[in-house]
Amino acid sequence: MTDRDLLSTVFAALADPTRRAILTHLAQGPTTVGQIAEPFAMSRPAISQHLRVLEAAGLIERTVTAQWRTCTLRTEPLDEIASWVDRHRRYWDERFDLLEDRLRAGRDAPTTPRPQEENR
Amino acid sequence: MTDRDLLSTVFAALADPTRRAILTHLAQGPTTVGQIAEPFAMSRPAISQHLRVLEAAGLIERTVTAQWRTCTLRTEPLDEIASWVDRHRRYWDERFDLLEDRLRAGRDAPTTPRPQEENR
DNA sequence: TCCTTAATTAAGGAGTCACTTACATGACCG
DNA sequence: CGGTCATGTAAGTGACTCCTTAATTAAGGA
Repeated sequence: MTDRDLLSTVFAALADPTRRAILTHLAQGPTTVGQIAEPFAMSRPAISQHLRVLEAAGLIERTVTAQWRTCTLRTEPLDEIASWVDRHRRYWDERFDLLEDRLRAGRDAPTTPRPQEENR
Repeated sequence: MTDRDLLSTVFAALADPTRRAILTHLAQGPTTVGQIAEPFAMSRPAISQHLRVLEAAGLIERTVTAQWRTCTLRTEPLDEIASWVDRHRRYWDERFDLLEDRLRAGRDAPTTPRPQEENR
């Protein structure tokens, strides 16, 4: 999918260990592409492409100073990720409380499938 | 990459809107594959494959009851995601405090690249 | 002006991903 | 036992990902 929603783009950007390592490095402060590339056994263009993915996801910002491109971490997308994840962890807890309530009320467990509601 | 680390696998699993929708649905309680598939304009095998990805990432668990496969949400991988994300949000805050300290101390901003340290 | 440094763009290849249709498995039900 | 329901497996396809090398842009210094 070339034209993805923001959340998918950010998750996909974070799904690569090289890109996560770049972000970890960047968390210590803005640096140039050369300094980012140094620890990796990978060509510069490869790093450039990773940076483009990170930029497209809004996870970094690039500013041009003479021939150097300074990359700076942006955390807003991480907030969105955290929000989605927390929301789903909470849903589960609520569900679990609900299940406990029902068990306490003596109804049968909702884990049993109700197949007749299918296929409509 | 066929043999990925856990974090990459989970992020990749979450990078698809269909799979996130499945998890959202599953947050309301365990259900069968048929019920999961119902809202999607997509073939059953496609859903099966998404479920396999989610299972490989540890985000769901499948139990067999007669001819029904009941899928249950597992939140442990979400905890790992949240941990990584929070760690990086915090790093940034610390970095920012550091930057402010330096600015207050009158040194020049560390945003300026130091290219001579490159290329060793 | 020429060379070096910093980085990007271009083009291509191997592998993976997200689907599809067709077929297989396996449980229940008349 | 045969049919149907719930799901999975197989095989194929187009698009995308991650990397490569080669060429390009663009700034600064001798």
